[in-house]
Amino acid sequence: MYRISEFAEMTGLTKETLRYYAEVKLLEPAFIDSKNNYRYYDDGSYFLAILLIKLRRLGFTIQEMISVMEDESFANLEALLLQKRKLIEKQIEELQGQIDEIDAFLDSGKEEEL
Amino acid sequence: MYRISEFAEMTGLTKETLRYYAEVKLLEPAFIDSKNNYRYYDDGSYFLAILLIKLRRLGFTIQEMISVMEDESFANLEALLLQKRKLIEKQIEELQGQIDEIDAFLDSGKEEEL
DNA sequence: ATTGACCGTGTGGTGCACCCCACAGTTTAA
DNA sequence: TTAAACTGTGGGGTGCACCACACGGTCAAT
Repeated sequence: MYRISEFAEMTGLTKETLRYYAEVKLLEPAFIDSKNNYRYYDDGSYFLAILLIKLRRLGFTIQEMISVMEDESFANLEALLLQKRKLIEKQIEELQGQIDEIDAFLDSGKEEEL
Repeated sequence: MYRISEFAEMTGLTKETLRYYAEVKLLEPAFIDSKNNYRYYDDGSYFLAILLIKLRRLGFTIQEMISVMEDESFANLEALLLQKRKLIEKQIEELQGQIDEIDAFLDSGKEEEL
C-alpha cells in the first residue's frame, strides 16, 4: 500500500492528477482509510496507472479511458483501440481538408488579388 | 452602416460572436456611437468578416486570426497561411504517431497477454 | 406617449484535463 | 513532545471560442 505521494512518484502522475482521476472514477485508490480519508494505492493500481499513461499517450481522452476501465477484464480493449484509431483517422482527414483549403486559397490568391 | 443584428444576419456570425470579436479586438466595429455604445459595422467590416469566416474554416485560432488582422495590407497573409499549413502538418504527424503507437500496442497484444 | 424591438454591460456557464492554494487535521521521526 | 512533512477538502483558475441570461437603457413606429 502506497500513499499518494509515493504513488505519484512511482507513476509520474502528480498528486493532483491522482486526486482528479479518483474524483472522476478513472483510477480509484485500492483503499481509503475512513479515519482520515487517506488514499492508498497498491500494485494493482500501479498496473492500471501504467496502462492509463500509455492510453493517454495514445490520445485517449478521460472519457475514453473510463470506458476502457469499466471493462475490468479488458476484453474490449482491442475494440476500443480500433475505435480510437478510426477517430484519429477522422481527425487527420479533417486536418487534411484544412490543408487542401489553404492550398486552394493560396492558389486563388495568385491569380486575383484577394 | 449596419447595426449589430443586421450585420450578424449578413455575415452569419451571431451577435455574441461579434461582441466577442470586438472585445478581443479581432473585428472592431467601424464606428461606436458614444451616446449609447451601439456598434456600427460597414462594408469594410463585411469584407473582413468574410475573411475571418474563411480563416476559421481553415482552422485558424482567434490568436492566429488576430495576427492576420494586425497586418492591414494582408501582405503577410500568404506567409501566415503557409505557417498555419505547417502547424497543421505537425498536428497530422502527431496524430499519425498516435496511430502508429496504437498499432504497435495492438501487435504487442497479440503475442503476450497485456 | 407608449409599445415592442433593439442595444449595451456584466456575469456565469460550457468541456477538457488538470494545477494551485489556503486551511486544517494527521502522521512520523527526533 | 514537538515540529516537519504529509494528507484531505473546497474553491478558484487556466485556455479556447463562444452561448445565454438578466437588467436596464434606447430607438422606431404608431
